[in-house]
Amino acid sequence: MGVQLGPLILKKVVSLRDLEGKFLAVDASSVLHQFLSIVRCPDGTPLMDSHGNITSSLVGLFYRSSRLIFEYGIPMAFVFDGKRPEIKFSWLSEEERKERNERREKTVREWKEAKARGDLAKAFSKAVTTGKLDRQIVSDAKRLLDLMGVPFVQAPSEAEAQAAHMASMGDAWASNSGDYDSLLFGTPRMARYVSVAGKYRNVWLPSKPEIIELQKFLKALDITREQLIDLAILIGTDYNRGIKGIGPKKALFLVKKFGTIENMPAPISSQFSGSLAKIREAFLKPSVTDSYNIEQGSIDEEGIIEFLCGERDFSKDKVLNAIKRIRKADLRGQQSILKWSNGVS
DNA sequence: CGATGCTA
DNA sequence: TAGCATCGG
Repeated sequence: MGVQLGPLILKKVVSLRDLEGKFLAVDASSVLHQFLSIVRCPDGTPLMDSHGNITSSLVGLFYRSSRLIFEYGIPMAFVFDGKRPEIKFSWLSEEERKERNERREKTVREWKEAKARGDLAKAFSKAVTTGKLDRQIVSDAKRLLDLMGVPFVQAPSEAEAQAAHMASMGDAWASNSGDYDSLLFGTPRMARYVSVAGKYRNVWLPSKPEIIELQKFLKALDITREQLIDLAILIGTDYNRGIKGIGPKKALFLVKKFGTIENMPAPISSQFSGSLAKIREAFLKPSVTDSYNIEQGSIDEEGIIEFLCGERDFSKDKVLNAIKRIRKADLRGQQSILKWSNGVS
């Protein structure tokens, strides 16, 4: 989900080459979800091994992270979600939860129906929203990262909060997620669209990563981080229901005019009935840890082949090819990682 | 999404 | 070999 700050965002479009040596703390679920939705057969079926384990996310993770880390020299650590904060989606009514479940089941039915009558385009478009990250997908991803020597961090709670913390501590140059929530968690800098290629108007072009700097963004809007959080609360976040009829533009106007939600006219300020402190705290003081290791380890080539080809039915030719590319680029990658750890970036 | 194959 | 099509698991 995530907060809808799109129309207000101040971003800088860069190229992958500009990210060389810049350590990224990556929100793993954001990345895995993306692969799970898009890497599918034309009829919308996800890629699977012969035992029915979903491999869409593994395919994406393997080819993308190996290229970004070793060929583009962008060091990264993947951050995994821990315990869901109690407040997250706690504001949804039973009825709304039921509606959400029913809508999801309906989409699955529509996918199956479209598939059955051979309407591939419809089937694919329905399928993309049905993916769910289960235990198996997450543990497979962690296992692959381990084999690639790519560090991962287990967040105590929200991965985005942990990634933001790592960037605040200076251990990462930026956090990387698709959601703007990272800004609410106080990441000083975030990157979006860090991929090898992207589709624009049906054609594939080299990806255009976007960088958002929190301080510049706040300065452009002329508000504080606390006000940005109030602005988000008005629009709606994972931690609270937004106010009907208030979008990014109106929310910005209100925050600038009244400063805080408490100072806004009663029809607005009364909507939150004493829950404001908790919502704000969830963004301002999220549960994070300082014990993490973000050293790039060594690559277990045999292990990768045994896992991907032996257990998950990947083609050996393709995996060997990727490993060959990694080997060729490894020196450059190691230099970039060294460059980061020496503080040159 | 990213890799590879096919075509001109 | 660039540009488009389609596999992949």
